[in-house]
Amino acid sequence: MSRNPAAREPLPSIPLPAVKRLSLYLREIEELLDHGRTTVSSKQLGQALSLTDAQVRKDLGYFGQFGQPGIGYSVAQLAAELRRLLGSDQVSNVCLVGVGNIGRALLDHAGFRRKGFHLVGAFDVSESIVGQSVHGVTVHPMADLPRVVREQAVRFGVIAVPAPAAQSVCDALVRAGVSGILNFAPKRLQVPPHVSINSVDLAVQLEQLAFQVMLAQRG
Amino acid sequence: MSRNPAAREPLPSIPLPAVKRLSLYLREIEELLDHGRTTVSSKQLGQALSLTDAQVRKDLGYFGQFGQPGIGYSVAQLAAELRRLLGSDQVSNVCLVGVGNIGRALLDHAGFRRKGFHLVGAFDVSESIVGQSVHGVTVHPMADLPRVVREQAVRFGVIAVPAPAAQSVCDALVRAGVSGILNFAPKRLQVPPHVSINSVDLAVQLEQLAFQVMLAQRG
DNA sequence: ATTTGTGAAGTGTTTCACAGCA
DNA sequence: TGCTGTGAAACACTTCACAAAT
Repeated sequence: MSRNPAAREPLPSIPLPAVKRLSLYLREIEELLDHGRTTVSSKQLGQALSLTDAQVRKDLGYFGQFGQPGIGYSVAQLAAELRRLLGSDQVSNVCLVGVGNIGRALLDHAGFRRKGFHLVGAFDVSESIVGQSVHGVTVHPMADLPRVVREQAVRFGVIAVPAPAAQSVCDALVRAGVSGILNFAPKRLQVPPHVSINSVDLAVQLEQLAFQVMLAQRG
Repeated sequence: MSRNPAAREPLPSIPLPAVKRLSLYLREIEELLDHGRTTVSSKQLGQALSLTDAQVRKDLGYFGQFGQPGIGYSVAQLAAELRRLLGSDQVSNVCLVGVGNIGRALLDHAGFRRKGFHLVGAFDVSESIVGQSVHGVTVHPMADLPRVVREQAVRFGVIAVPAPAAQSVCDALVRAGVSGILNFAPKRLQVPPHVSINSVDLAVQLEQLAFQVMLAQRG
């Protein structure tokens, strides 16, 4: 039924920007859900996210037909569909490498748990911190990484170490068998094709903001 | 001279993705500079950033003609040009609102200072932390925001408060007169057109990574 | 009347391919 | 030869606009 080319989900290659917006739709939908809203139109969703209504319909259309003409989208149904698509309806185990300032903040970040990520272990090279429990998570020596990843079925690794150490930590996570890496070190990392990576450079974010301001004022 | 359409910089509207890559070019170039490299080709730069050589040349071409045929780009010259373009050759003052886990990490983040950002003040609603000095930065009550922004010529505000408080903090920063806002709260913020904004949702980053992994494994 | 879902059109970005220079 | 700078072509993404559904 319908003109889906295959039984399983997203064969017709979906624009990457659309994929990235999916999380933002879910974030907005969950807020509507908390506020007791039952339906929402593409126009309203678009306004909340600074997108056009057509964009919202196209994006959601890549993943299924969730709306009702004349009515809009059911908030509850859309929340469920997006959670299923994004996998946040099931818990994934995550480990952290680097228990410095950023690492510590991430260990206590409520948003991770809310989205189905469970931080099951932290790692650091500093002997003075190994063995401690930070925000309820035990800090292991780096040598334990393979064992913990195996025993706890860790799917994702978060890198929060200084730039010079980042690539070797990345390699260690890949060898240990994680499927994805979230990198906060200010360094481009090389990973094999079967591992996905997402990098966030905090200072670059500020720099890009400053440049946007400059363009807005001069340009 | 040359075919620049005007005396001042970037009139011919530059693709936003190109603008965002500029910081990444600078990060890479600075590493080459540290390693003593004197020249680099578009191909080499591209490989380091997972871009094509043509992309690198196009991007840099939007801002000037920095290369030499047959040779490549002078690392030192390109570093200087990029720093000038991005404004990291001059210091900008920044303030932080929200001294929780993430806020604390940002106050001690070396990357900001290195890129010419100077954190001159922090703000929080919690009376127990106001008046303290965290990583060398004084924590003020929210009421002092307008005065500090004015007296210290603060250009950028960083938001690291819980989502429900984010919009009102954002409004306060705009009223105080900042030009740009970097938002870490998991919430879409509305700003007037003369203010630029850049948002980073840490949990969304992990969620997007998880989705990429899923697409790579199924799709 | 309102709103979805979606081909077609329009816009934006990347890649190609090559002239020109070192 | 090796490499840049850049129009032209290719590709990707967004917006338009309207038939179909309620």
